[in-house]
Amino acid sequence: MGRPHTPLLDRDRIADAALKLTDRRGDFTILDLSRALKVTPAALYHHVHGRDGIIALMRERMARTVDASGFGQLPWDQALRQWAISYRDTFAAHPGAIGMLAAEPVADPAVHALYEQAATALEDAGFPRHMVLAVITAVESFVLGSALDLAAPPAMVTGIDAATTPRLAQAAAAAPPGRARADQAFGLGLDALITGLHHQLSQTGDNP
Amino acid sequence: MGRPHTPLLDRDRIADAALKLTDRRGDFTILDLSRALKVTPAALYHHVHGRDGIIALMRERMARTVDASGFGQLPWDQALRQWAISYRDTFAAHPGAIGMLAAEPVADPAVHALYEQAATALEDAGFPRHMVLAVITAVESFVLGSALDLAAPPAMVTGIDAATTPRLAQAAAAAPPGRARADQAFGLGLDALITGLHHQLSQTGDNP
DNA sequence: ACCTGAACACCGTTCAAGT
DNA sequence: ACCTGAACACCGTTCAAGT
Repeated sequence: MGRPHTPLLDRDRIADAALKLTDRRGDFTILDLSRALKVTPAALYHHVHGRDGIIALMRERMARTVDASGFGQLPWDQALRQWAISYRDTFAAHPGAIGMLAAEPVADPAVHALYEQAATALEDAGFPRHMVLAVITAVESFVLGSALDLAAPPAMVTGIDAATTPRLAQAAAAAPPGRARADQAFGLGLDALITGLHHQLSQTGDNP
Repeated sequence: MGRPHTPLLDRDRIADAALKLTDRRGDFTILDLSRALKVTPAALYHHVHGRDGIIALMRERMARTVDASGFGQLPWDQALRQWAISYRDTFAAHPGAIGMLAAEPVADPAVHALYEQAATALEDAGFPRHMVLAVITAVESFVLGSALDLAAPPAMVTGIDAATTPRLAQAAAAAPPGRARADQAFGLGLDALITGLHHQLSQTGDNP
């Protein structure tokens, strides 16, 4: 009882346990979390700003695993591609958590630093200044949407009735199975998006 | 007390009120909803499968406002574009509800019918059968991600420190303000995506 | 069939007390 | 500073009773 000689909790342990719980059930409860950490629910509130604070912590933790090292080192399109793939991979590693984490953006200094690098790379590549944010946003939107698709495939691919929707049924039969379906859609979309961005860049006319 | 002569509730009224509440607060409570409908919380359960059932109802209702009439009438790229824009507009009309609704797909016969038309149009346009689902999914993912961007703009655009991230600050200053920022990103991304899909179609070599 | 009133299990959060 | 035990307000859901 009372304060322990060595602290039982810290923010990292809390975020870890919450992520693990959410991976399994798609959600987490303060009570379950406290049980997993062998602690009273009230103990958590000495380290974290409530349940929302824990979710924010999970987001920050995941954001830090995204590889954005390509910006400034690789050509803009390769860097953008690498970032998008790593971004989605991060979500793919925690499918159960996607629904809870994807809906809101991360607020983290490290994320701002990443955007700085990305903005610099895109402007240096010749994208006009007023388009830079839009390019980054478009790619990020596609990544987030693809993460949702990974977590909860659309009605399109489940419960198809071959009698009423034969062409859809054929298309579904021809598509790769399981996880490969989402991977194919992401790869195809990312290719298209970057090809299209290339095209737009070549039309602005002020690239070096 | 007891059963009223004329029913006080129906599924449409419930979905409407829930959508209105969620628009305002980003969420809704069974108690608040029952108050808005001037009914006891328990009354709702005679019409709807709990809170999740109400959310599903909201999704179906919104899905029905999406205009997919272009498939089979317009060229595939124009139809796809019209669908994507209408899809996003539907979310844009209920910004507060996006976070709650976008995370999971709609399960509705009408949605299957739409996919049937889209799959038919894309295959007829020359897309190989195994790619059809991926094309639709890629566009849908982009729309869903763009809806999230509409509801909760990324850290990129809020709380930028010009001292530590000057290029990002410049890019943000050059971007359109408010809602126009999200619109620009969506438009740019949709253009790029469709340009890229055109490119991929021309490379498959079996288009008519 | 459709509503009310009362009850239930569960949830996140607060706070005094203890070391 | 960091944890426990107890308490609190709130939530979704169930169900017998009433017409």
